[in-house]
Amino acid sequence: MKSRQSGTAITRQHSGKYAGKAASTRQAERRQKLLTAGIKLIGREGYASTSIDAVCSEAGLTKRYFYESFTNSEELLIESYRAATRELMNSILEVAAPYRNDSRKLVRAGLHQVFTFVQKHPDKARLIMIEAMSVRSQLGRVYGKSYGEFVDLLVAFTKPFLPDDGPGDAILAVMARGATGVIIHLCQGWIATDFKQPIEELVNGTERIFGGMGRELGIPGWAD
Amino acid sequence: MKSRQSGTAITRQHSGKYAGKAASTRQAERRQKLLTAGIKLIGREGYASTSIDAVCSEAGLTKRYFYESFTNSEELLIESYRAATRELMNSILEVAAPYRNDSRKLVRAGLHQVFTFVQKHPDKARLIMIEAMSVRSQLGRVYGKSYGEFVDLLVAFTKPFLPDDGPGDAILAVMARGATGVIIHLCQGWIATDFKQPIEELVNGTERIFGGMGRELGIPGWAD
DNA sequence: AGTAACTGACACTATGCAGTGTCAAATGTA
DNA sequence: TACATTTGACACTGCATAGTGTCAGTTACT
Repeated sequence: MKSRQSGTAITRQHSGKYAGKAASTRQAERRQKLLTAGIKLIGREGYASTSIDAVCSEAGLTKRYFYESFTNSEELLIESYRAATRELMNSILEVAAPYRNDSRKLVRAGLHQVFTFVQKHPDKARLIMIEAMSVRSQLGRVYGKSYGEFVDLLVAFTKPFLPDDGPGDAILAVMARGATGVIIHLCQGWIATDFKQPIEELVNGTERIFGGMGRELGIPGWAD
Repeated sequence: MKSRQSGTAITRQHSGKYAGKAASTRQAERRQKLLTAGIKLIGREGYASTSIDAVCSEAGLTKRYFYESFTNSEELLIESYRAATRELMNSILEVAAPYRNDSRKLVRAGLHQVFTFVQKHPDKARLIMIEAMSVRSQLGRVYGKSYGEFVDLLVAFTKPFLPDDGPGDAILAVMARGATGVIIHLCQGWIATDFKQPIEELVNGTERIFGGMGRELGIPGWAD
């Protein structure tokens, strides 16, 4: 009935700009706001008790814009997880960079940074280390994949230092995963007890565990 | 209006027995059924997606009896967790008993039993190692308490074997928690990948990590 | 000024679930 | 047989939330 197009060609009367910004820019800004809100709320209250309405409210937007960027709350969870993980990883790489050729210092700097990050960004840490593990669904695969790659990297990095009679790849991978477990588990406990324990104790304890693994594997510089 | 008590004293016409069993017995049986169903469903589908109706259906009972034994679903979760944990602990103690005076064999037997249990009872394992960690709420305190006691025990058990120049209690506690993290984390990954990895590889890898810790601490029998 | 795209507030529908209530049939006791 | 208790099936209410729709007001372009 209501023909919006007259006989002539469609006359463009609006370029898409708004508030001085292109449509795509505004869209990206909204997405980022939602992501930030998602990380904060999911990390603070948990995924299960974070509603889409709450995220929108926190972001200062309405549901309409949520569904513009995500199809459902699970997708927000996955993207929030990705963003937080990337941030943690980058911060580790940054502090570790100066110690490329001193593996002991490298490990210590890396460990210290993990705990520092967790203390500084508890919401992100909870999201990475707690919520991600629990939620079934799509995230399980995302998590498993990025995690597997990380372990492979760790093994590849360690392997050149091993003596010939070292353990096989399978055992090595188990040890790498175990090492990751140490860190994640300690962070979980630390978060749960409101960071009461001094960070140095955590770093020292973890370092000794890693030191033991280095010894056990006969890595030069770690043996006695 | 409707006076059920006549002028005389209330006449007892029913003892409470039913199906040949006392009321308390039947009640306990129902509770057990619900607990079993809860462990199965929470472990399989996750706490968030397990409804009370589903638990009742699985148990072959109706909601009425759910609220007879538990005030809400969280209480079922806590009790399910308690029951599953107790079972795991007992099974470990059982297989470890013969090796009281050979700590290396004891550790190996214990580790082997943990992984065996996980493989044999994936639902219980998921409940203990995944759901319990993720669910906020009351369970957090229950978990934290029983867990803290376990770590204290581990430290107390290890301490007599340490040389005088060993680390302080705080560091030791961190290491004990880290060791627990190794196991839990490896189990989580194993469950998530459907037990593809051979159990022996897991045991061997974990054993080497523990071996490294023993060395690092200078425990006799673990050093080289 | 007039038109089109954009924005925000909010109404609306549908769904799933917790927790409570009702009732008739089954089981036991006197 | 008469009556009390126990049981199971299910109806009912209330609430939170996902996802969609409406509409008036705002901003930009011609």
